[in-house]
Amino acid sequence: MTTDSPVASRSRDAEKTRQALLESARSRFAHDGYAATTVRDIATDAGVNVALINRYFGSKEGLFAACLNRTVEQMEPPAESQTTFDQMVASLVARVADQSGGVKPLELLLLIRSSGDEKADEIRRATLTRYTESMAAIAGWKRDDPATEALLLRAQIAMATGFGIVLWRASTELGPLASASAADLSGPVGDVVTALLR
Amino acid sequence: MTTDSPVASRSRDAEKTRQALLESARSRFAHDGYAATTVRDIATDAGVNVALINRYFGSKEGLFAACLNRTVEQMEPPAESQTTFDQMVASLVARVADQSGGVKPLELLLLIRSSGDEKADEIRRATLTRYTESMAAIAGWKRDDPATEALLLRAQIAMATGFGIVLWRASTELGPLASASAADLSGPVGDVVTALLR
DNA sequence: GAGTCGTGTAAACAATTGCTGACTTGTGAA
DNA sequence: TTCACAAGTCAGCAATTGTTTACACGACTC
Repeated sequence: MTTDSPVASRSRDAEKTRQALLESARSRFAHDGYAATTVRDIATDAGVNVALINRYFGSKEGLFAACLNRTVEQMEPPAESQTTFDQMVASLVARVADQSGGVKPLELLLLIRSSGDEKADEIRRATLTRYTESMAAIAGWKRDDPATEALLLRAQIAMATGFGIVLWRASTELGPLASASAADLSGPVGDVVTALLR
Repeated sequence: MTTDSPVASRSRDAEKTRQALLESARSRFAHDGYAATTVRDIATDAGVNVALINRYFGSKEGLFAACLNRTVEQMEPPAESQTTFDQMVASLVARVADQSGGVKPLELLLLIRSSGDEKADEIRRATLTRYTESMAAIAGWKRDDPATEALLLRAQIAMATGFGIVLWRASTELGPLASASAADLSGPVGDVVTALLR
């Protein structure tokens, strides 16, 4: 039907179904949590058979790990040396308010809600550490410098604010926060990060 | 054995096992989430038989609702007319940092993480609305007054920060936030709430 | 002490879970 | 066209889930 791509839409395309599964899984895992999500739900969303999850990802945990990896890769923190404070604030707002291009805000929840799998938890911890240390560094934090120690705590609280907002928007429809646009959020969130780190 | 109370510790005390179940359930639900918690886990924690959950609470959902109710009752917001701004900030910090006496911080997560049950979700929404409106009112918010509209959004963000911090502390051991004391938190959180609402 | 009712236990139920094996079907090369 | 292998389907498994039923215990009244 569609003759757009050199490798046009085939009815059987392993890579395409792999991506479809990843997409459905990330959405389900982020929104409902790991335990509440069933592999049959994911397969149905993706429009494919359940057995393919085990074929392509080994297990439900393997699929979750793949989801987490994709999110982690897109969470590259702003480079400490060439990022201004205002850019960092804008970047955080963008991630929370669905204007970041890559990661959807919901996926951030993969980083903060435990799945029970220890290996995945380690990946999450490393990502959170890397990101918050970058934020703190932009604000002046130096590793092992007691004088700037408090900045790391404050960067983590800024991050926690982001998670809290995303969680609020994902699990309640309570306005105005649930329906706030990026423009609505940018002022208040900017105030928070500024109060914490400047 | 113990002869402390007029109604001393009986080996069979319905009210006591009810409370034990409630305690175990609140802890499990808050920490692991609704779906990841099994009734057998709860019963084992409480040291009683699984069947008693259904006898005393009807179902797993009924037990969850009972947990939620106990938390909701203890979430009475600060009275708008006789609470200063600083008292409100201190109250929020206390809830997050386990110095509130009543509700343990973890239990706050019952208010923000959906259980899938629509009736429980409605209770959660009502509680969140009541609490954030009280906070906003202390800061000057008036219902249906467009000039103060933004304060409600900002109160919700302040609340979200609290949830984010609790979630961070519950699902990672990442310091310094995970191991911060109430004294450590009070400064930064105070800054956040002030930046949002003053 | 006998009877009774509230409390607790044990075993099993049906449904759902993640997962597996044997199978069909489509696709592209020979 | 034929054929081989990847891609997808199907039915069923073992384990776990929430729940129920039938039974045993223990304390209290008479």
